[in-house]
Amino acid sequence: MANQTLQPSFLAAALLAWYPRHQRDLPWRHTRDPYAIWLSEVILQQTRVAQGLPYYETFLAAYPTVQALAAAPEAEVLRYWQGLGYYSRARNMHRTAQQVVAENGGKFPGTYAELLKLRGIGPYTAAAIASFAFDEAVAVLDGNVYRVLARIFGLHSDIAAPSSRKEFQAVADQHIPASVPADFNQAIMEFGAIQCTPAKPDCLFCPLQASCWAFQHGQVALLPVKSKAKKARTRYFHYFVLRHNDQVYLRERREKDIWQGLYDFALAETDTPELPADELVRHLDALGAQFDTSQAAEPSAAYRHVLSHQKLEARFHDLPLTQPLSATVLRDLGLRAYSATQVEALPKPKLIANYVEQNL
DNA sequence: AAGCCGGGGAG
DNA sequence: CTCCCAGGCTT
Repeated sequence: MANQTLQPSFLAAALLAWYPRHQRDLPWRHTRDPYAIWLSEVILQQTRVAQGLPYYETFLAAYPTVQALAAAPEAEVLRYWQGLGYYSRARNMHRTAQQVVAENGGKFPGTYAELLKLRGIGPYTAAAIASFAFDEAVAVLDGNVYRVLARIFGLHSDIAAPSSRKEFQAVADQHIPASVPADFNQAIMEFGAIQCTPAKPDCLFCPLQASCWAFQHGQVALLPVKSKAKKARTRYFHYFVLRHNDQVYLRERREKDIWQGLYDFALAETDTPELPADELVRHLDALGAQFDTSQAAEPSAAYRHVLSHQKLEARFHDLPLTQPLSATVLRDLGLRAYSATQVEALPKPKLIANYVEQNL
């Protein structure tokens, strides 16, 4: 089934010839600083270049060195990450920066094996840093590489199955030239991103057309094989935007759930779209507070927010208080009062940031 | 091995 | 709508 005729040097030669003529000019391609490369690779995990680029610039300006990142408060790091998603990436980077500074004087590990031990650095990121910063000949394996290899060599293993990694890694490692591992890794990913795209790949002008198993067998659209993800469940959020004078109450999300370390409002969750009236009353009674009924409004229209694995439908109850909440209620609900300026500085999920921007 | 973790863009 | 994205951690 697999293409046995293609010599290792052929793939590398074709990609290395293609790369200089098609590569995009991206800032992390002008540095050998492992810290900057690390940042770019973590940002670009599951994130498109166009979306991640401004974050890279801003983050690097705020924290130019691993020491600067290590010294920053976590909430501030998360605020810079706000809107990028997968916030554990930022928390892990922050912790790893502190570890590298504390244990190694801020000097980054220089090998794939050592990099792999760090929190938040898996096989892909370790290979990327090791090859781009240290010229180690270890092949990167990301979504682009899976797709290119599956098509060129006719590999039909399910790329969503963890067991397929060995097979693809072996093929990639077989073709990466020891002389220019960084260029090969950059080239094959860029080739996947620009030429050998998921939909409508540019096979007509592809330098590997004659050697491509999928093209020769008319199966480009069928490869790579990838099993489908489970359908996302729907959750219904009912937010209580508790306000007193110019302050509003928020809390840090500490539970084992989405958005760890980010801030939102007091929250009730249901399995149905509407919050039953008696439940609303019960929640409000628990606050032991007086509300300004002259300003009390109906809950907002639904804000829909889609994550990769959950669909959220949120409604916001704007609740002006006549008195501050009691210390007991604040402690029980984990709430704190913030000014508008302070709210802006808190790291918030995109859903909350959108609401705040439009309503506060 | 399966589930969990964001958000945006393309078609 | 569906699918994809320069993945990694936890269970």
